[in-house]
Amino acid sequence: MSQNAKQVITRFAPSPTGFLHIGGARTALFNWLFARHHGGKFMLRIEDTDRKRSTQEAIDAILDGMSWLGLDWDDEPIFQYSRADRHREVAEQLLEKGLAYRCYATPEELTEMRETAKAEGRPVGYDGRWRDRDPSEAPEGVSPAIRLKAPRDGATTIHDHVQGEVTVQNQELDDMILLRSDGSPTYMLSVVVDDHDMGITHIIRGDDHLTNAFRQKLLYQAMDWETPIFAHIPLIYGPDGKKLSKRHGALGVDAYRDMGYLPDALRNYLVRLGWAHGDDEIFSTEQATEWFSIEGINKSPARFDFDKLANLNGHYIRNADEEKLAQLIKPLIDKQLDKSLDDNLCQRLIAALPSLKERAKDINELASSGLFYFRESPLPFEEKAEKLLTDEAKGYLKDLLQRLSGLNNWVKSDIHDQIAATVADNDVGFGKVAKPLRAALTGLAASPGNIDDIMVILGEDESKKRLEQAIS
RNA sequence: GGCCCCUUCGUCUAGUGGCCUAGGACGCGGCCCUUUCACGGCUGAAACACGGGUUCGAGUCCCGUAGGGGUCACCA
Repeated sequence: MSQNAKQVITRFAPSPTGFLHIGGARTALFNWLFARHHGGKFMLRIEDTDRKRSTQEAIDAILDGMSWLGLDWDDEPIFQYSRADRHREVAEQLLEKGLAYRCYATPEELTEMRETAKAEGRPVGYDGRWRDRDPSEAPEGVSPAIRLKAPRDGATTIHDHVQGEVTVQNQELDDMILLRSDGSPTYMLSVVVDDHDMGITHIIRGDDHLTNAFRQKLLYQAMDWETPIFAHIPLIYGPDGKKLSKRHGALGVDAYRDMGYLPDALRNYLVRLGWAHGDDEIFSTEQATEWFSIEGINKSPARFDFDKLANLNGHYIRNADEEKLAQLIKPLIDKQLDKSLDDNLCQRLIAALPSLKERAKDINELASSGLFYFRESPLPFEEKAEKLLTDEAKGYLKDLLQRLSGLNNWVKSDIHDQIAATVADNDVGFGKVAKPLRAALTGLAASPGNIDDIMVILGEDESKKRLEQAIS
């Protein structure tokens, strides 16, 4: 456990400017796992201070995405914008303590400053021109921004639990803005104040925030607040090693749901991306919670691999409960067939699922693969299947149909015996009968399931009906 | 460009100075199972970026080089 007895509190702090993308989902997952591992709290903070880009739809999408992944948060979500007054209050305190100052530099001045600094190869930050000026020099009618008076020499080091000890010279850090000239707090200020007020003990976030951490640490120090533990995790890259693009999977988790991935599979995949527990590949959320540690997170970035996700998904589908799967795919089947499966067909679906789920890599595939069970005859035939129904084959099927009508019980063993008898009496290989039989029953040359199982699932009437139609 | 970070099979990774003839998983090849398609089992090819050190001994420690990434806003 940790050094002190303090309860672990983590947070996930998305900006509601879009869906919950896959990288954010992993960050949330790590925070969630860490909190649950320590029996602590996992909080949600919506960083909606960018009023123009924040939308209610995005908030809903993020909440939905997290719920779908099974990431439950403690307490009510905190909306950052609603805390602006408190942020301003902290800025004022800093001003009073002499640790912040008013800056009257104009935007034009600042860009010019950056350009010359860049041209001269110096750090491009703010040069501190209002840092020590007397307030009486303030120009008329210009409302100032408030900047932190950051230390100019020395160095700041972060003891990051993923990145290790990282040090940066303070001269690389400029006096960041706390309050804009319109009085609105900046992200840098809001984050620190909120994390402190929420009692966050561990900040686990993408390593694109690493450089922010130095500035934020300066703020914690200025306020004399305890700095939380940082853990900056590497971002996920695309299969080409470049930043994850939409084409490569930088999609919302809802897109993964629509692609037919199970939340368990995605969760399992996401944890293993950049984190490992020995050779374990497939594990439950309970195990992940038990095993998870920040120290186990790799420093190097990981690429997103759809093949591995698909493999994992196949595993979770095979192990999923049939009732649950049926619920997921019924709407998909209804849509594709443009009808609603009745009770009878729903029963058929449940019966078919054990063999269907052995083969599918995703939910959409699962639904499509079983479509033939529910189509109205006459079945649409694919070309390969059509070709299997030669006159010779039809003869075997006619023979089989006759034998089948003598059956008292429509059970697998008896059906199998009749197929075997047909094969034997006609003195042909098994495939000579089985292949056209499959084609007749499914309209396909290849389909999931043993042929006798398919007949049992289809039922006596439907099986015979399809056979008769194929023969004629 | 400045600063910071990263670098083990194609990909995700195990590995914390001798257990490494570098292990597992996905993907790929072969074989087996088989009533198609899958599942499954067995098996094969496949990596310590490069160059210097340190050490009796380096994938593991240090330095450099190369490549990759992040970040440098009155955005978050």
